[in-house]
Amino acid sequence: MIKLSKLTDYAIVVMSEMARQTGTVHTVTQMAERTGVPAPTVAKLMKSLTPAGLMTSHRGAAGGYALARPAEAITIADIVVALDGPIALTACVEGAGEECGVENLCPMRGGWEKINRAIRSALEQVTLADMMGPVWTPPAREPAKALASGNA
Amino acid sequence: MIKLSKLTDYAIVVMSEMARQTGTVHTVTQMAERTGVPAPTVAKLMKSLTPAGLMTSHRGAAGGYALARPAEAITIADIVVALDGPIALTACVEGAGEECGVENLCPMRGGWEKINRAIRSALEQVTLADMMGPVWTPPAREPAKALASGNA
DNA sequence: CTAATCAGTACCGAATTGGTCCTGATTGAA
DNA sequence: TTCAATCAGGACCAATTCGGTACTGATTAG
Repeated sequence: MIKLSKLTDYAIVVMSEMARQTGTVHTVTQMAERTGVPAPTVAKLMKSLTPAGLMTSHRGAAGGYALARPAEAITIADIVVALDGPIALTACVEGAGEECGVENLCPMRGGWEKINRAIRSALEQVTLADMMGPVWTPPAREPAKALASGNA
Repeated sequence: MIKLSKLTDYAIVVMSEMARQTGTVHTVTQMAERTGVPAPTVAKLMKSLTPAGLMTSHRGAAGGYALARPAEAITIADIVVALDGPIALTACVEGAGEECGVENLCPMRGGWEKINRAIRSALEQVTLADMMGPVWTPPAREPAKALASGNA
């Protein structure tokens, strides 16, 4: 299976949980408790998502994180780019030109571009809001994995 | 970057090279020489692609492998499924139900299904023929990587 | 001034992946 | 019939990547 990294999966879970909760500022500890994702891992995610413009942060005693935009305005593509880098199945992609010195000559470029464009388009059409659903309680064991994949 | 495994990348390279060559039967050694992919690795690929119906094989002194269908009739989706398993970004996918016991309740299912379908569709619309191009000579160093990604 | 929380960086163990090796089976040619 | 060439199956290993953690510094409200 071609797959997203677990960390990206976690980010979507955490961010959709933030979108669902009332209140706007959430600490790493709160997010960890609600989603079952380990706190150090949530902290790590926030350190990538914040500079990418998807989260805003506030230091200090009343500090925490908030979604930078409403859930409807954050696409899965945004999240994937922030954590996994450019959306593509191979290094043959715009913006990754430094890895490909003969892009004009590569016989496969056309095929891969078609695929990469379709994937990007699909990820851009789904937002965090689409990933939210009824309130859901994470299982007690292997929670992060279970939650990320929707497992029982 | 969400990416295909290197082995899947190699398989596409090797198979498109086979499609380009005259003659229909190619040994592992020949394919390794033409593409720069190590022979044991090519052999490994063939052991997955053949049972999947993408290659036919013939043992014995005049043995080797051949594409099971013309290049136009082999999609990138076929190859990815044979090597990487079902096409999906997460375990939330039809056919992987054993990993998800609450698929009817999973709040994210709808979003992921849309994405997974789009990726499958994109991969099904590109064939091995689309990945072939002018005759191209692989570089001498790090050949498999260079070739697979079209790097100089 | 203190406690709570984010920010940056480095490190480590586990898992996965790429790659190899060995042996057995098959087949055509000598 | 024998032999060389090649595929088939399975196991194993090293390297790399990823998930996860830990520590220290900076910031902020009370």
